[in-house]
Amino acid sequence: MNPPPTAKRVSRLSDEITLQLERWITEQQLSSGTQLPTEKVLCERFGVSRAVIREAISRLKADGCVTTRQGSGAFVAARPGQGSFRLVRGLEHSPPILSDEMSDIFELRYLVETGAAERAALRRTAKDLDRMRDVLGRMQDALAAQADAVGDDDAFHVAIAAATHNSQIERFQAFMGGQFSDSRAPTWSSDGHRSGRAREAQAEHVRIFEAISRGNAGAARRAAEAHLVSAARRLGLDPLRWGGDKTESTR
Amino acid sequence: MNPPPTAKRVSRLSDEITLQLERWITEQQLSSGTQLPTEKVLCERFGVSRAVIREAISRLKADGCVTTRQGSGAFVAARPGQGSFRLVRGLEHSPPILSDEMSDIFELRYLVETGAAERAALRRTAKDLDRMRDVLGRMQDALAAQADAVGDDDAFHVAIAAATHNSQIERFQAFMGGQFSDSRAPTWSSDGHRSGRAREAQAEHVRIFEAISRGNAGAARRAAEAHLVSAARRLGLDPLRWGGDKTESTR
DNA sequence: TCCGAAATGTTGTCAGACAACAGTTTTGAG
DNA sequence: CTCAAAACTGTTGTCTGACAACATTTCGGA
Repeated sequence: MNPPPTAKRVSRLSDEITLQLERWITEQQLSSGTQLPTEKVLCERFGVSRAVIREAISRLKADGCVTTRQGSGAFVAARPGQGSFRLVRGLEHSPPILSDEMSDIFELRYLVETGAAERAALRRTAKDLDRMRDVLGRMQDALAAQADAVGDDDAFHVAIAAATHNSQIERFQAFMGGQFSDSRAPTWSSDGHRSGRAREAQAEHVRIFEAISRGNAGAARRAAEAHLVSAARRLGLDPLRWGGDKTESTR
Repeated sequence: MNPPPTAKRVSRLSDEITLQLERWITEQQLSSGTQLPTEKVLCERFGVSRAVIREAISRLKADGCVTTRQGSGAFVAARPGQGSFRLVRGLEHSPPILSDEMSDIFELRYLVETGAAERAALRRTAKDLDRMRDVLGRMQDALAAQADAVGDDDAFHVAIAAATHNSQIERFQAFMGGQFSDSRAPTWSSDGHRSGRAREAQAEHVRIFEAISRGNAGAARRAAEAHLVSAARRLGLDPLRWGGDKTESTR
C-alpha cells in the first residue's frame, strides 16, 4: 500500500489534510450551515483513514470553522474564522515572519496598547500599581545585573492591560505579547545591555508607569506611543507609516 | 426546525476531556516545554479510549496550548494561549454572553476600529473608496426597502479596515465583526427600521465614509468613535466608562 | 571508554466494529 | 385512508487492536 507521491512526508499527514480541508471550504465559499461531505467520502477523496479525517475536522472545530452534530453530519459554522483569531496564517508558519507582516502586527498592537495605557491611567487601583511596581523592580534588577528580563517585560505590558479592568484587553495583550517574546530578546541580550537598548526601554517603561500612577490619561497614551515607536525602531521596523500622533498631518 | 436548546446535552465525551485537560494544564501552572503524560496514562486516568484522548489533545494543539512530537510525546507550548486568540472562553460558551463581557469586547473593538478609521483616512485608495461606496449603497437600498443589511454592515466595517492596508487589522476586524453579527440584528430588524435605529446607523456610516474620503484622519476617528458609542447604546451597553474621546485632553 | 545496534517507549496512522443519534421509509392499527 | 409507531438507513462518537514512524535509552562489542 504505497501512498501517492503527493505528500513529501515532511510533516504529519493530518496537518496536510487539515490545510486542504480548510482551503477547500474557503475556496468553495461555502455559506454558513452547508453540510460538508461525510467522513467516509472524505476518507475516499483524500485516500486516508477515518482517524486522520476526524483529526482534521477536530481542529477545524477547535478553530470554530465547523460544527458537528452526531447522527447528522458536519456543517460550516456561522462564520468561517469565528471563534478564534490567529495572527500568523497557516498552521506551521513559525520560522520566518516577514518584516511587513511583523510591522502590521506591531501596528495592531499599537492601537490596542496605547488605548489600554490611556484607560489604565483612568481606572488603575492601588493593587494594579503595586503589581506594575513589582515587575518594574524586577526589570531594574535585571538591568543592573545585565540579565535577561524578557518575561518581565512582557508581564509589565500585561499588567498595564490588567489595570484597564477589561479582561478581554488583558487577554489580548497577553496573546500579542507572546507573539513578540522572541522579538524582545535583542533588547535584553548582552548586546542590548551594552548598547543601551535595555536602559532605554526601561526608562520608557518608567515614564508609562508614572503617567498611569498620576492618573494622567493623555500622558500615559503618549508615553506608550513613544515606547512602542522606540520598540519598533529597536526591531528594525519602520514606524513612520503608523503616523497616529505627531506625524499625522505630514502626508 | 431548529432544536438547539438541548439542555441535557451532556454528551460529547471528548469535549469533557478537552476541558479537563485544559484546566489541568493551567491549574498545574505547567511551564513551557513540560512533557505531559502519555496518551496511555491519560487513557487510564480518565477511563476513556485513546481516540478520545487524541481528539482532546488535537484540539489543544489547534488552540496552540500544546505541541506533539512523534516518538517523543506531547509538551506544553511555548506560551499557553499563543497561536490563536479567542474572545469567549470555553468551547461551548455560545448562548449567553454576559453584558459585562460584551461591554469589554466592545471596548476592545473600539480601540482597534477607531484607530483603523483614522489610518484608513490616511491610506485609502480610490479602489478602497469604491468598495466602501458599494457596500454603503447596498445598505441604503436596504434602508429604503426596510430590509436586513447585517451582512453589509459587517462588510462596511471590514472595508474600512481593509483601507488601512494592514492585513492583520483587516483580519482582526473581520473576526470581531463576526462576533457581533447577532448583536447588529436589532438595528436592521423591522423594529429597528421603525424606530429609526437603522437610519441613525446609516447616517453615522456615511459620516465615517465622508471623513475617510476627504482624508481627514481626525474627523474619521471622531466619526468612528461616535458611531461605536451609538452602536453600544443601541445594544443597551454603557459606553460611559470607555471615556476615550470627550474626557480626553488631546482634541 | 566509545560507538553502534538493539530494545523500549511514544505518537501517528490504519482497520473494523459497535453505540448514539437523526432523518426517512415502511408498516400496522384504527 | 390517516397517522403514528416501528424499522431502516446513514452519520458521527467511541472503543479496540494492530502496525508504522520516530525518539530515547540500554547494552554489548571493539
